Amino acid sequence: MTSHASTQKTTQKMKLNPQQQQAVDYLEGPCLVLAGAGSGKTGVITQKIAHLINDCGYEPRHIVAMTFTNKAAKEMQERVTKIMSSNSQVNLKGLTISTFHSFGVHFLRAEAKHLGLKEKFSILDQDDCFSILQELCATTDKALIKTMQSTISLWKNGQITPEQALTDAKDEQELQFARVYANYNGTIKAYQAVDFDDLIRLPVELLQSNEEVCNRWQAKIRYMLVDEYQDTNAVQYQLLRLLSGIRAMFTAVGDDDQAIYAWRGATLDNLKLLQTDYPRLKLIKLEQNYRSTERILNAANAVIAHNPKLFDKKLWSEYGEGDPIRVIPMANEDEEAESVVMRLQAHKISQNAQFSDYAILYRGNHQARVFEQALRKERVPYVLSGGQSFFERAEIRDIMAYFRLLNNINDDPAFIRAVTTPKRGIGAATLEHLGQYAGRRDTSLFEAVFETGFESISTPRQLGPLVEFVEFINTFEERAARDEAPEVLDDLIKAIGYETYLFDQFDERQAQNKWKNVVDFMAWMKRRAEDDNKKLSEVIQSMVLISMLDKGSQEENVVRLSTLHASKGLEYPHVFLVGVEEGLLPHMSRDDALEDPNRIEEERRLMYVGITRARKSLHITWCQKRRRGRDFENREASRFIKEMAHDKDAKRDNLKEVPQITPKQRIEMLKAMLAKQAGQQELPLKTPDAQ
DNA sequence: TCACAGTGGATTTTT
DNA sequence: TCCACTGTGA
Repeated sequence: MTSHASTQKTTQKMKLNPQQQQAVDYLEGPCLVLAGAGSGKTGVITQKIAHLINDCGYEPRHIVAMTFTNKAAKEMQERVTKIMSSNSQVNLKGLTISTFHSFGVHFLRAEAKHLGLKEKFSILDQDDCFSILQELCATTDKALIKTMQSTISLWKNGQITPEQALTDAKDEQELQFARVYANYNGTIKAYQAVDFDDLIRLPVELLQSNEEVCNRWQAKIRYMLVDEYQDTNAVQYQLLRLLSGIRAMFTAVGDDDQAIYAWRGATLDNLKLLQTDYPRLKLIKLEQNYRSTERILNAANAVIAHNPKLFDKKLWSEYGEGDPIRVIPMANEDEEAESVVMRLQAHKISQNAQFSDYAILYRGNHQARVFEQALRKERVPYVLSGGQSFFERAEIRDIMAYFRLLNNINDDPAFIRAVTTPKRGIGAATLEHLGQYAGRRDTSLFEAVFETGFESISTPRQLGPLVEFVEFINTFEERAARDEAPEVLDDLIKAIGYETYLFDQFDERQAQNKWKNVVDFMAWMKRRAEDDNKKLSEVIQSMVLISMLDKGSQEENVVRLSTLHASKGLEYPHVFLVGVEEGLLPHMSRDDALEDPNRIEEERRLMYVGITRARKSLHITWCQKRRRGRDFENREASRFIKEMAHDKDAKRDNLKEVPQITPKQRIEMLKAMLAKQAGQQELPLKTPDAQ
C-alpha cells in the first residue's frame, strides 16, 4: 500500500533540534513556544509529555494538554502513546489530552452541583441556540439572529456579563442584543442546558468564585500544555491561568503569524498578556521548518514581514531553493478553474505525483464550485474538505434529539424536535398551548404534560399523544441507564419508526441515503458504548462535542479542495492558491470602505497560512475579471502578491510570472499531456517519493 | 396573500 | 452549493 504524502505529516526526526530540545526540557516555569509553520510543534508537545512522565516523575493524571479540535487531540494522544509504548512500565491512564470544550464538560459534570446544574445537563449546539434566539425575538430575520448569536458568543468569550453588555451598549442594536442575552441565559438555564461557550465560561466563573473548587483542581493539575495558543480567547486564557495557578507550570505553543480566528473571539492579546502576567516567562522560538523549500519560505517571510511584529521570527529550511512560485493571471473564474485543473494534471505527470499530493485552496466556500465543475469535467477525483458535517445532517439531529431528551427531559428544544419527528398528531397549536402553560408554571415542556393543571385545560385529543410520547421516553430513559447499549439503541430506533418516516417523507433515493446515515450513526454509537464499556446514558452525555473521525476517505488518492481556514495545520507537496485578488484576499465587504489595519493583518496571516501549506511547489492565480451579476467586474492582483515577491535578505526573486495561455495553446498542451500519459502507462511506474 | 420558480450573491468554522 | 429575495400567477 502506497502512502500518500499529503495526508502524512513530514516525519519529524526523532532527534530534536536544539530549540525543540530546549522547549521540551524547560520546566522552571511558564513557557511560551513560538512555533513557526512546519517547525514540528506537535512533536515538541508530545515529547514534552513523554519527558514529564518518563524523566521527571510526573504522573499522567497530573498532566493536562488542551487542543481546539478533536482531531488534534486524537493525533496527540496517538503520538504520545506511540512514544511511550517503548516504556511498558508506564500506564498512560489518567492523562488528559482533550479539547477545551470536552475538558469543560468533564469539569462541569464533576462540579455541577456548585452551579445549580444537573449532572446530566444538555449541551446545545449552534442550531439549537439559533432557534432559541429566534423564539425569544419572535422574528424571521435570520441575518439579524445570526449577528445576535455571534455577538452574544463574543460577549461570553470575552467574559462580558449581560449587565455589562447592557451598560456598554453603544447603539440601539447592541442594547437590544444585550437584553436578549440575559433572557437567553435564563432560558437555557431553565432547560438545564449549556451552550458551547458556557463549557468554558462556567468553569472559569466557578474557579474564580469558589476557592475550595479552585484549590482542588490546582492540586490535581500539575502541568498544562496548550496547543494553538494563538487561537485562545479571553475565557480560555483565564482557564489556563486559574488551573495552573500560582505555580504556573505550563507550556503554551502557538504561532502569532497563524492567528486567523479573531472573528470568533480569539485574541492575540493573550500572547502579550502572557509576557506581562508572567514576567519570568521563558520564550522559545522554533524557526527551522521541516516542510517547505526556501523559495516558499522566503515568500512567506516576505509577506508576513508587512505585519507589525509582536515577536521577530523567520522561517528557514534545509530543503534547498526549490521551484519559483508561479503567479498566473487569469481572464476570469471559468478560465481560472479550467486552467488550474489542466496545469495540475500536467504538473502531476511531469512530477510523477499523485492526485493526493495536490490541494486547491481558496478564501470562500463558494469559490469551490467552479473548481468542482472543472475537476469533474476532467474526471479528476477530488474531495471537498469542510462542508456539512455528519452531525449537522437533519436525520442525525433528529435521532440526537431523542438521545438528548433521554439524557435530560428538561431539554425543551430536543423535546420539540423529537415530539414532532416523526409526526404523531402533535401540531404547532398543541405545542403552543403546552408552551404557554409551561411558561406560566416555569417547568419544562416534558414535565408540564404530567401536571394536572395542564390536563384540566387540554382536550383529550391534545393530551393523548403527548402522554403517550412522554411515557415512551420514560420507558427508554430507564432502559438506557440499565440495559446494554446496543440492545436499547436497536429497540429505540425501531420504536421511533424512523425508517418508515424517512421512506414516507422522501423519495426512495434520498430516504435510502438518510437511512444509511442513521444506520452508520447507530453502529458508531454502539462502538463507542462497547469501547468504553458504557451504558447508553453515559455515551449520550458529551455526544454533541464529538465528531466522527474514523470516517475514512483520508487515504484516498484525490485532490483536496479546501478553504484557507480549513487548511491550517495541513501540508501538501503541491498547492494551488486561487482567487488571490484585492477584495477576495484580502477580503473586503462593501460596507467597510475604511480599511481596518487589524483586518488586513489577519488577511495577511491567512495568505501566510496558505503559502506555508506547500512543500515543494506553489501556484498562485488571480482573475482579471470576475462575474458579478450579468456583467464582469475588473479585478486587481492582491497586494500580497507584490509583497511576497522579494524578501529583503534573499538574493533571488521568489516569484515567476507565468503568462496566460490561449485556447489554442491549451489544446496543444492537452494533447502533449495525453500522449505522455499514454506513454507512461506502458512503463513500470516509478515509486513515488514516499516519506 | 401565498406558493413557487428563477435569479443573483457569497467571508472564514470549531466545539 | 445554498439561501434570500423577486416577481408571477392563482
